[in-house]
Amino acid sequence: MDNYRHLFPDLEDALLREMKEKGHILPVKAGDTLLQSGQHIRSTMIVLEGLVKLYRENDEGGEFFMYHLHPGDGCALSLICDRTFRTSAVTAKAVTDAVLLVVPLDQTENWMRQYRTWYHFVVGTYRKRYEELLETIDHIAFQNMDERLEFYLRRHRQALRTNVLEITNTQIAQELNSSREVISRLMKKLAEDGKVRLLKNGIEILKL
Amino acid sequence: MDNYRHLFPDLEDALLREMKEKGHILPVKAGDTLLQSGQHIRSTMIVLEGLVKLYRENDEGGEFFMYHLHPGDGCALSLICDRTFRTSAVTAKAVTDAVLLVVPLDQTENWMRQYRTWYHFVVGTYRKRYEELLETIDHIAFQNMDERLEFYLRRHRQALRTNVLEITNTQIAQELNSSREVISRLMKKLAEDGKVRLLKNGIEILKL
DNA sequence: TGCCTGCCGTGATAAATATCACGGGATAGT
DNA sequence: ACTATCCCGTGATATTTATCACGGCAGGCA
Repeated sequence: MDNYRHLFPDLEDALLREMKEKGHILPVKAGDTLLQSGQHIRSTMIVLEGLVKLYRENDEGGEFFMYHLHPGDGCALSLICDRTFRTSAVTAKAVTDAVLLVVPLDQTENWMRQYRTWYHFVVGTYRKRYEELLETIDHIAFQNMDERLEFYLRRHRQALRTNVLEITNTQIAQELNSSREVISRLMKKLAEDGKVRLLKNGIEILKL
Repeated sequence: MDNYRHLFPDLEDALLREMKEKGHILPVKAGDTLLQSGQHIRSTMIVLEGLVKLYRENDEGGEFFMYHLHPGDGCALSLICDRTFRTSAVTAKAVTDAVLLVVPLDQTENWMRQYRTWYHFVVGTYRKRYEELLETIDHIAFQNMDERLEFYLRRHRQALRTNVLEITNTQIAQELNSSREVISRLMKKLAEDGKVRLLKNGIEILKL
């Protein structure tokens, strides 16, 4: 846990010791599914290393990217979701190999009363996720596919800290709940505008 | 405050007494704007009577309905939003005349550590709003206008507890970020299917 | 009465997106 | 070398939604 001190600059030392003591550390592989709503969840999860994505699924295999969790981010979902979800689901999946800190929920409830900094951490987590959902809503509600695609690319460049995304049009289409052909055509236009360059197995972002 | 005891069956008596003491009661008129993100918010707000709607706005006057707050509901937003919002905004507006309980934020922070039931109330509030946002996302991401319209009508019937909605197509179009003509045609189809009846100045919901 | 104003309905058309159908690489396995 | 698989690009077409243009109806008001 000590190696991760820098991820939580605002948390008290005593709390960090407890996190080390009461939580357990869980390494996961890229592609692993970490949680799915509809399950009953008894522990919360904080990302220590790697990148995790959250997305929404519906019955017909439709998919919809919501947001990423970075090291230091807690999962609002694991506090939030319970049996209420039915036909559709939220899924968390590791994008890269990752390391998680897993803490039982009754533990975190104690911290809430004991440590003011934990309270701020939780409220901050909720706020951030709520904002990201709002931003997502903005984009699907108000914007066309081309703008949404650009936003998607920017977001992913930021999350992965690289200008070269090794990702297929098919995947992008899934996460935006569109179709491969549409993405293909829009991507071509982005390339013509000099905003991206299409590589053999990926996309280089030039200026967005 | 005592008249509102039944709205908060899970809260401790001591907490309720404090709410009465520290909060103040604010009656508002139908149509009043209660908060707008982008403002700095120093107090939270709980609905005691009436109906409040939250919606998203963008620069070009676009609007997008998010969810309703009913008596007993707290406003997650007032805990969440701060200066970060720029170009777009979330607005809370009273649908009917309403009564609010307004509490300074530093007060609620104390309650969080002092009263376990307050903690549950807050977490529950977040969970509910988060779920409603997810549901909203589902609808815009996966469904066509006709289904979204039906959902809109169902939601409003529930919120207003009446089968007769006195609302114009123009308003609905705004809240769904569509256009009057589209709603008009879809509504005609709903009427043909016997799902609604079109009244002089409103809509009667028959079976949805 | 005549004139606004706001809402509605509807046809015609345009724009955005989805879907279908096809062929063409590249890669891995046999 | 042959085949299967996966991804890509692209034309043709369908569907969904938005936009434009028009006229009608009702209420308020000079």
